[in-house]
Order: sequence, then structure tokens, then C-alpha cells
Amino acid sequence: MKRQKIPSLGYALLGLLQKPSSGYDLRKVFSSTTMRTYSDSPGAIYPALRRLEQAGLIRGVIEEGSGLRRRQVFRLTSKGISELKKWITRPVTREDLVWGQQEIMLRFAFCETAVGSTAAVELLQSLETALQAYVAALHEELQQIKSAMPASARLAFECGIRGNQCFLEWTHHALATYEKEGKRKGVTS
Amino acid sequence: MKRQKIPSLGYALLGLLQKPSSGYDLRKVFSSTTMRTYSDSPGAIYPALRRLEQAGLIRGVIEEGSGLRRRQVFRLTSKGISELKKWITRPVTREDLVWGQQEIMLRFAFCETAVGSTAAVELLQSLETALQAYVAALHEELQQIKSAMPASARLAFECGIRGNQCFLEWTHHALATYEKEGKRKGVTS
DNA sequence: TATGACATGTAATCTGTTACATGATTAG
DNA sequence: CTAATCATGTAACAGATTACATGTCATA
Repeated sequence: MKRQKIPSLGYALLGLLQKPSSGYDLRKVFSSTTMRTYSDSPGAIYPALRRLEQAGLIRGVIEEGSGLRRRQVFRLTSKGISELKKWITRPVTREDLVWGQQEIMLRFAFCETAVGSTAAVELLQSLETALQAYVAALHEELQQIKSAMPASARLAFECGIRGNQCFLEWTHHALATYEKEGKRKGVTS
Repeated sequence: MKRQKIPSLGYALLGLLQKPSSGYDLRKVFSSTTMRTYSDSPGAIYPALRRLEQAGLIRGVIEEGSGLRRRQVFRLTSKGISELKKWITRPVTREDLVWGQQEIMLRFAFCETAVGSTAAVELLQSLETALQAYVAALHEELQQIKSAMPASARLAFECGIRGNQCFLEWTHHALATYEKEGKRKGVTS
């Protein structure tokens, strides 16, 4: 009955388990794709899977099929699906931005298959709002402290601002993409 | 005699301790500036300081001055300074990029005061090389998998590419800044 | 004198890392 | 047959989070 918070890795696993997979499959995803930011070590993944299973979010079934190496395939439960949706659709906060784009982008990447493209647009809009405020705040912070900083520190700060500005422009690009798609599909609706 | 690897927080503390500070001062930096990505909790910072002290990288002295609240001010030792320099000046690897810009930018921000502007330029050049290769690799990865992805996943991937491209452009901006400064100071040398 | 900010710390718990261990199956 | 790969795990440890504990000093 403990209300444990699910760490980022847990949500990454939930998202990937939209397609039923074994622990080994998931490790391969982490070691071979852009998701290598997450550890592919068995000491991280197998315990994480067991925690998710104990929380009732996924269920593992040992395959007794053809090849017959013991291989446990995990699937989302309905509780797991709703937890995943909740994580994806909650509004983007300032804190989310401070902790990094990584997790926000993971949420967005899973959004379409898990919740649908309407939710994807909403997530983008929420992100846009948060980013606009954040970029403005960063500009202000720079004004206040730039005189007392060495050049490298000021440049590093500018890098952060540029990065977030670029991120903001991407949200516009992404929103435009969805708008176009919407027109293609549903002008007459 | 343990050769423990210093975690990111440890280096952040070493960099900040170029200016002698108490644990409380450091916590305030983490809670109030752009460095709020690091935890400002006492349970993280005081133990980290003690580890650095045990490793001989910093030394704390209890102030017996005027105000007389007990307040321990930490300073870098010569060993700490050289460890900080080593961290800052080592070449930027692919792995550094995968784990995030954060730590690279921290190294750069501390670079000028800790090692000097020549080292800052070298760090930027190393970063530029690594980024060019990384962006190229990301483009290739996108080509290989984009057909099998939902729109949101593809857009998320594009976001990563754009971010790194933006980062690359920033390195050019930063290098140009140093070039200009170099001319102002040393044309006749 | 009581409240709140200053300043430092500890203990329980959780998660992740590193490194090792185990066994089944397939390729050479 | 033996080496590599598939597939799963465990144990020891390090580090972070959370929540609590302690005491000092200023001020209202």
C-alpha cells in the first residue's frame, strides 16, 4: 500500500511496453537507440520491471511457445495504461523544463500511440506556454547577473536560452505539422 | 584508498568552490539560480562535501569570526584545483553528448576562471568536432527508422536533432566571441 | 519571548551501478 | 564440442530524496 513515485525509467518502460516485450528486448532498445540515456544494465531494468509488476501496472507471462528459452513477456495492464496516459497528459510545468527536455520529449513521443493526436496537440500547447514563460524568465535572469560573470559563464547561460528558444520554435513546427495533418483528414467534418 | 568516481554534483561543487563558500551558500546557489537542476537538499550537499573533503579535494574551516553562528567555509585544495582542471579540460566525447549538455556547459562555464580562455577555446573546438559527428549520426538514424514511427515519435526525434544543431551553432557563436576578444587584446603580440 | 530565517546535520529508504552468476540455445 | 549470444537474475555498494532533528541569531 505504499504510494511510491514512479521514476523516469519506469515511465520509459511503460511507454515501450505498449508493444509487449521481454526485459531483454527492452535492454536492447536502451542500448541501441536514442534512448541510450537510460541504462541498459540488467540490474536497473529487471528490478524496475518487478516493481511495476508489483504495482499492478504490467503483467509478465513466461512464454512456453516454440523456441523454448525461458522468456518472460510483459504487457501493460489497464491500470498501467491509465497511469501512462496520466503521465503523458499532465500539463507541462516549469519544473519539467528545469529537469530537462528529455522526459517531456519521451511523453510526447509516446503520446500519439497511447492517447491520440488530439492529446499530442494539447501537450504541445501546454509546452509552448511553459516555454514562453521560461525563456522570458531566463532572459531576465541574464540581465541581472551578466555583468558579474566571466565570458565563458555568460556564454554558457546564453546557450541555455538559445536551446530553449530552439525548443520553442520546434513546438511551432510540430503544431504546424499537426494542423496540416488535421486539414488533410478532416476539413469537411 | 578507494578510487571513487566523482559524480556530477561533486564537480559542480568543486567549480563553485573557486569562491570559498559554506554548505548553506552552495545550497542557495542551487535553489536560486539556473543550477537548480542540482538538488539543494542538505541530505545531498553536506554528505557530498564531506566526501570531497575526505578525498582531499577541499578543506573546510569553521569560522570563528564575528557573527558567531557556527559556519564552515570550504576551500579548494591544490589537489582539488587540479582535479577540477582535469575534468574541465578533457576532450568532449560522444558519451558526454548522450548524457546531456548540462555537464558540458558546466565545464565550460567554469573554464575561464579555473583554467583560462585558451582552454575555453580548446574545449569549444573539441565540442564542435563531437557535435558535428553526433548530428550526422542522428540524421542517419532518423533516415533508417522514420518510416516505422508515429508522427509524434518522429517529431520528438527531430527535436533532438534540432537541439543539437542549435548547440552546434552556439559553439560557432562562442568561438567567434573569443576570436573577437583575442583580436582586441593581442593583435600586436 | 516567540517567530522565522540561518546553518548544519542524520536516518530510512529507494534507485541505479558494477560486477558477477547461471543456464539455454545456436553457429562454427 | 566450445564459443558466442540469448535471457535472466543477484549482491554489494554509492548516491539521492525525504523527512526529521538540532541549535543560533535577529526582529517584531
